[in-house]
Amino acid sequence: MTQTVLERNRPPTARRTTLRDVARLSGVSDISVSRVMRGAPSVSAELRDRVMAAADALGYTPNRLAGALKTRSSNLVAVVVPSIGNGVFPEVLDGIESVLSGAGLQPVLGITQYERAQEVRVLRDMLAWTPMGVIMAGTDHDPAVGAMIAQQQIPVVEFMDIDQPAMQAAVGISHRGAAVAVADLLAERGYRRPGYIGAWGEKPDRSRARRLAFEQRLAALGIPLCDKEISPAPASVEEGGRSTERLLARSPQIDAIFYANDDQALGGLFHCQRRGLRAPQDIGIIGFNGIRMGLATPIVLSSVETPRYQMGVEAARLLLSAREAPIDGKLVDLGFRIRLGESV
Amino acid sequence: MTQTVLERNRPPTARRTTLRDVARLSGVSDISVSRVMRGAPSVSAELRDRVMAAADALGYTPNRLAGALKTRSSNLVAVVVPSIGNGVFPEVLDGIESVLSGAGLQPVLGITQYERAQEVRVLRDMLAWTPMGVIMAGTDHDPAVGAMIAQQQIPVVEFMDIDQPAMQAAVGISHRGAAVAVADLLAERGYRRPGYIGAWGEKPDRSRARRLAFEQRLAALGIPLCDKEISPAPASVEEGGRSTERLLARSPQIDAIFYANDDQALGGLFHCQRRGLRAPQDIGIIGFNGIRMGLATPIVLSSVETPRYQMGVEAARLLLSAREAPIDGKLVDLGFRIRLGESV
DNA sequence: ATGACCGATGTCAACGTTGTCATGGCCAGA
DNA sequence: TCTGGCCATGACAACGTTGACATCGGTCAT
Repeated sequence: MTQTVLERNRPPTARRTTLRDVARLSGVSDISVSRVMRGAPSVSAELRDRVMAAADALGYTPNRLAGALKTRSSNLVAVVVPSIGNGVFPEVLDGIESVLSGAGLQPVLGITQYERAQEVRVLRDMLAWTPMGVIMAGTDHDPAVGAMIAQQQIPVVEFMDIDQPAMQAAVGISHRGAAVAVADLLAERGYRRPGYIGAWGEKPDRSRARRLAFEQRLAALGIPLCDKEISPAPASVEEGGRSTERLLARSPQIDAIFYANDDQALGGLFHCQRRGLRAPQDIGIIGFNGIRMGLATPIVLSSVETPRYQMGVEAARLLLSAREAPIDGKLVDLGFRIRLGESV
Repeated sequence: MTQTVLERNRPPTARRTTLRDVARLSGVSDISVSRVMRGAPSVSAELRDRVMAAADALGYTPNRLAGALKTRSSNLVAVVVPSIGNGVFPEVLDGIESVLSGAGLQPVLGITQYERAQEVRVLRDMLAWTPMGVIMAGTDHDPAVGAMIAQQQIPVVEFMDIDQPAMQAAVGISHRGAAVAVADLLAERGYRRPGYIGAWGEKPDRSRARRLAFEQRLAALGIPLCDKEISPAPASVEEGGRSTERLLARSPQIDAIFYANDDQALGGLFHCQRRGLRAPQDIGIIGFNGIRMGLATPIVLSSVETPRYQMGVEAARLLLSAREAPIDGKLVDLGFRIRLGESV
């Protein structure tokens, strides 16, 4: 599909120094060099030193392409996320990376832009490198995704959401649970005309699931959702302000808003401040994710704190554990925490 | 006893379907399958269809390990950044990724935590995969970095800073130029007792260079820097607030602060608001990077807007262009823009 | 008609490494 | 002294793919 037609970067002129060069220089066999470089057992100290000296002299770097091809295993891990420019994923990635690099694994990055087709394409390209595993966001994928991964018989860990069934294992929180908690909180605080604001056209299925759970709980509590505003644009502070303006223009009676994320919520909070609407008295504002920025604002943003870094850490750990025992069916609920803040 | 200590991911039991399997099923030679899969020319439509059918039937995915080994070239690009959890790099990465994926290239991610030793380690691991090129942040590296890259004879693009000489090519802005512009602005606005706040222990050399240029320009303008506060911690809104508190406690006469980044600047702005200090009257606040959040705050944050996404895009493009012509000596100045905002 | 040429397809070896098995020396226990 | 076993090292082939070159019809300008 995304075949690169005859990519030739440069004429393969200069041959890189190989294991054989090191072997010749140090007067040992290829395999001995291989053993030394890998730190394999059964190598005498004398031979090791000799080989190391030669390797250093030549500036030798093993070619993992060849090694991985022969052993049929690599230290590559495919990491697939919807976006990276803003939002939660950089923090998750940070957690993933810290664990992987500690274990000598290399993350290869794929970005889907919340497009299922793109996800399939990206994953196909990555699987061609025979990664030892896959870590991907969300649990809602094209059927082809599962098929491709099954073909390779490698472990997959999905992160974000644990409400939906996972291919093998998942790490995250219950988005539905969080929505219920927020609905309860708003009701308890006396809000009776709640609204909702989302973004990205609700492409991440979990955000839709979360909103639906929110609506359902509100209905059950007898205070149905007044109105909602789902922007097709990516989530951002500015968009949050604009969405809030639109929502309140349409339904001025709204007395509280649950946002799909904190960027939008802060945009909403700032928008209200500019309009002279006081939170929490005139309007309650609660976001999702619990970004640190919200703790420092003059009015501390109420939000659902999600363990993003930790999610990355646990996802990577779970993947690593698959080397010892199968992970099928494992579900790690990291839990969320409602940050009461001052805006609700 | 006969167990090797070598960590093995999984017993290489199941052989993945290879090009040969496809060849057998479709009754053609290996090389023909190879040609079809790569979209190489000189293949009849009839043969192509037959092969594709077989490939689909078997769920065949080419093994790039083998391909790259044979051709001595890969579509991997090593991307090395200091951090990813917060700050500017996710946005740069986003730009890089968008261009690379459009060109069929795969980014492999390495994170250095602002540690030179870590940078060397990370890069070594990545080079073992024979990437077609390297994109890395900053121009200040361990000598080993240059040596390793020279060994492989692959292109490198450094991004962020164009004040320092690059290994081959660089994309970014002049941090010193930005510092001078800020000093001039503060002077022009009548601030006479400026302070400075930084983070990360000034590990990124460019931030130190920027501060030094700032101090130098101020001195030349006859309004020397009053005081500075460099936190060893990573930059964050909270840390920005704390640093501001410390700085002002120590030097209450300060009437303007230049921050090393917007997260800290926003923290400072919020801190001052809580303390009843009005910006820009009581204190001028100006950040660096121009994050969007600063545009939405009740008091629009003054800042130096840096083209982060664009920087990633241009860095990746420059790397791609190296396939056609050498990039040595190329320097792309993307320029900055002072956002006047309301806090200065 | 004819040789040059081109397109379609195939054969073979090699990319750089490592798994497997073989070899020879050495030592402990019988 | 002999034997079995372990250790250090080596020879060889194979991982899955593709570049180089060969082959075989057929086309075309002469």
